[in-house]
Amino acid sequence: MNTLKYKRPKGTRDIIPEEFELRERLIEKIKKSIRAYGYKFINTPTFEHTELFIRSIGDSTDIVEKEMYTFQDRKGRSYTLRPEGTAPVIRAFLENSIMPPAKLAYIMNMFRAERPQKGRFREFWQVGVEAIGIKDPLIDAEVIEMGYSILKELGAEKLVVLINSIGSIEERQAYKSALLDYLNEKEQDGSLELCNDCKRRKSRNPLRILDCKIDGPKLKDAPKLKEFLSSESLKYFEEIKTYLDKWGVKYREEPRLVRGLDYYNHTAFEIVSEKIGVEDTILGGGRYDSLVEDLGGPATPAVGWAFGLERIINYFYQIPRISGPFYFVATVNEFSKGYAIGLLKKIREWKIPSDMTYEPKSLKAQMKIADRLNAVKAVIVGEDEIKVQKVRVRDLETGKEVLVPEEELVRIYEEEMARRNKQEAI
RNA sequence: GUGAGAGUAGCUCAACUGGCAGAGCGCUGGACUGUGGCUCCAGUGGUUGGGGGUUCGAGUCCCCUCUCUCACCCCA
Repeated sequence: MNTLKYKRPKGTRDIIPEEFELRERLIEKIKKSIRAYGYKFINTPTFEHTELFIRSIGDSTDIVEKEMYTFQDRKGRSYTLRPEGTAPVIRAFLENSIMPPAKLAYIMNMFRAERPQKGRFREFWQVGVEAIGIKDPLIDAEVIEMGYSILKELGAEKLVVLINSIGSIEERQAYKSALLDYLNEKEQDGSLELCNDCKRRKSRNPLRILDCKIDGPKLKDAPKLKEFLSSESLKYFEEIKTYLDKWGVKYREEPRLVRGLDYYNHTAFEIVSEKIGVEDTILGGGRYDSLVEDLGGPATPAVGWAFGLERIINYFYQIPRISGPFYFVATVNEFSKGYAIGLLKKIREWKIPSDMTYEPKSLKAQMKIADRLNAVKAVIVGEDEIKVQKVRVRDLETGKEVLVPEEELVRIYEEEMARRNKQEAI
C-alpha cells in the first residue's frame, strides 16, 4: 500500500467512478441554471503566458508570489498553469473579438501550489461567470443573486451572502495610505504592536489587518473604508442592496471584506456556509472595471464570481453508490455462452448498459458477480430458454423472474428507466 | 511558509509498562454441480511507509526520511 511506487501528486485527486457520476449530474444542473441567466460557456487553455497572471492578479498577491505552477518551454518562454479563470476568460474575450455586453461562463480546473487541507487542493475545479461590458447595480445584484440561487439549488446549506464595496482603485488607495499612516503612528508611540502576520500584511494587503484575529480588535478607532468612498460609489452600493432586498436575497454587509486579487474594485462579495460551524467560503467574486483595459482592451467594466466544485461536493454530498450494468447476462455452459455473446451484442446496440463474465464460472458465481456489480437485472440464458427462443429475466431486487422473447429487453429497460426518472422528480 | 496529529492485511482497526502480528469486512471455494443477497464452514491474506540506532528481543523506545490529514496564512 504505502510501498506503491507511484502515487498521485500532493493536493491532486482521483475522481473515481462513484464521484464521476455525481459530478456529471451536478455539472449538468449547473450548466442549465447558468444558461438560464443568458450566459454562454467558454473554455481556455490549461496554461497561459505567465505575464497574463502577473499583470492581472497582481505581483504582490499570494497567488503570484508563491502559488503558481510556472515552467519554461524549450525556447525559454514562461508559462503558468492557470490559477484562476477570470484573466484567461478576459484574454479570450479580447483575442476572439467577442462583443460586449458578453456573459461568459466556465467550468475549468485550476492549479495553485498551496498546502492542501479540507476543501482545498492543488488542482481543483471552478465554476465561474463573467458579465463583461455592463456597469449598472442591477447586473452586480443579478450576479450575486444567481450565485446564491445556484448554490441553493445544488443543496448548499446555511448560506450567507457577504457584501462590501471597496470603492474605486483611487478611493481604496487613499484609504490604504490613511490606514498605514494610522498604523505607523500607533506603532511609533508604542500603543500598538502588530503580530508577525500583520507586519507582512502592511506591505502586501493592509486592508486585511482589520480582519486579523489578534490585531483586528485593537483597531476599533482606525479610519473606515466607507469614509473614503465617493457619494457615487456609495450610491452604487446602496442600489445593489435595494435589488437584493427586492429579490429576497439575504445578505450581511461586511465592511472588512476584501478580495485577494488586485483587479477588483467597488463590489466585493462572498458566499459562505456556516454548515461546519465556522464560515467557509464557497463562492467569491466582485467587480473588476479596469482589468479589460489592463489587458490591452478598451475600457470595459465587468463583474463575476467563481465557486469551487469540490467544496460543494465535499461539504454537501455523499459519494453515492452507483448502479452497475442494467443487464447482466449469465450462462450455464459453453453452448449457451456462445448464444449469450450474440445476445449481449444486440443489447449493446440498443445502448443498454450490460455485462457478463468472461471466464467460465458457475451460474452461482455469475449471480454473485451480478449482485456485487449492483446490476439491475440478470438475464439467464440456458438450454431450456434457448429451446423456446426466450430469455429468463431475473429482477435482482425482488427476485422475480419472467420468461420473455429477447426483444422485450428493450421495453423492460425503458419502463424501468421511466419509473426511475419519475421517482427522481419527486 | 508556520504549527499539530497519524502511518499495522485490499478496507476499518486491535496488539498491557518492549516478549509468537490479530479481528471484522472483503476476496476464493464449499454446504446448495441452472440462481445473487441471509447463515455456517474452510481457504486467501503482512518488508507493521522506508532507512539507521538502542536491546537477548522493536509495531512499541531514539534519530533521519517519505507520505497522508488537520489548522494557520491565504483562498474557491
